[in-house]
Amino acid sequence: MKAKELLDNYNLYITEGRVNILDIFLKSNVGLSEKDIQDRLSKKSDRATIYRTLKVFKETGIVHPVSAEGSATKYVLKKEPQEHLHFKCTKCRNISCLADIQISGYELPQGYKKIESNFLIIGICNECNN
Amino acid sequence: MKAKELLDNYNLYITEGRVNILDIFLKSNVGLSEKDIQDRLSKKSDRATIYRTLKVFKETGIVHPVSAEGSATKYVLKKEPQEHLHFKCTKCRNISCLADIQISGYELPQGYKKIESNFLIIGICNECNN
DNA sequence: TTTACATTTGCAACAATGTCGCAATTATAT
DNA sequence: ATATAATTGCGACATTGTTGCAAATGTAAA
Repeated sequence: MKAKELLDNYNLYITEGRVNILDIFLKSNVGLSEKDIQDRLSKKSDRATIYRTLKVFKETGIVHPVSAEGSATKYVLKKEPQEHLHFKCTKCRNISCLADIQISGYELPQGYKKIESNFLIIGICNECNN
Repeated sequence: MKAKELLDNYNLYITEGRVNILDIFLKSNVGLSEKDIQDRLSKKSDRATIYRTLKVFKETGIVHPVSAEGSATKYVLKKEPQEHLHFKCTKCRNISCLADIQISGYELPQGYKKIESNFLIIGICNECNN
């Protein structure tokens, strides 16, 4: 039910495709690209549709993009609005949210205005580290 | 002379193309993509060559990539090894280094190991802000 | 400075990703 | 149940990433 509610909250048409994709996000704890989603969809859908769904989700703020060097843009469900870290593992290549880690104490130079941020740490994640 | 010295220091073949590209980086204070470089090259060169040059520069550590949502990967000369911010302006679309701003005071969860980081702030830069 | 060898370049191709118009299909509000 | 608004699937094409290979160029050694 969660997915439908969410779509409704964001005033989006509730379609089978969107529900399925949102369900995948709700179950995943790593960032997903268009292809990642296609792979996890039991009922395949069109590339352009996934692309546009992701675009809509991004524009409404359901997810946010985490651009990662070396692969297609990944998206994660937007959690708290606070600034937090994303972690990309060089072994398993997953990108995840380190939502509990916050960044603080920096100030932009005169004249700069922040709209949003994207902090990415690249390294070995706890699961691959051993 | 700077460019040749640099290439030499990194033990790379000193070719006209590499010197020209490195010169462009040395003169630029914003991140550059393959296309950005092509545009600034007085003597055009092959896309694949620029691509591979960028790859070599990245591998040797002369530059580092700053992946930016919505455009091709941009590269900036690698400065100090310290962690610092990159700023992407939504108006002029330039990406630049805020080398004097450092990030500190965060700790990764147990088991995570950092290799490198990529901190990007998106907003309006000082030149577009008025 | 010429030769022999190592590397890089340009070209051609192709894969992956991003993007859009349009007609057919599906959701919503009435 | 219908009219209307929005989404989907398809086809196409643009951009970016990537590689093999032969020709051209850089380097080191003679």
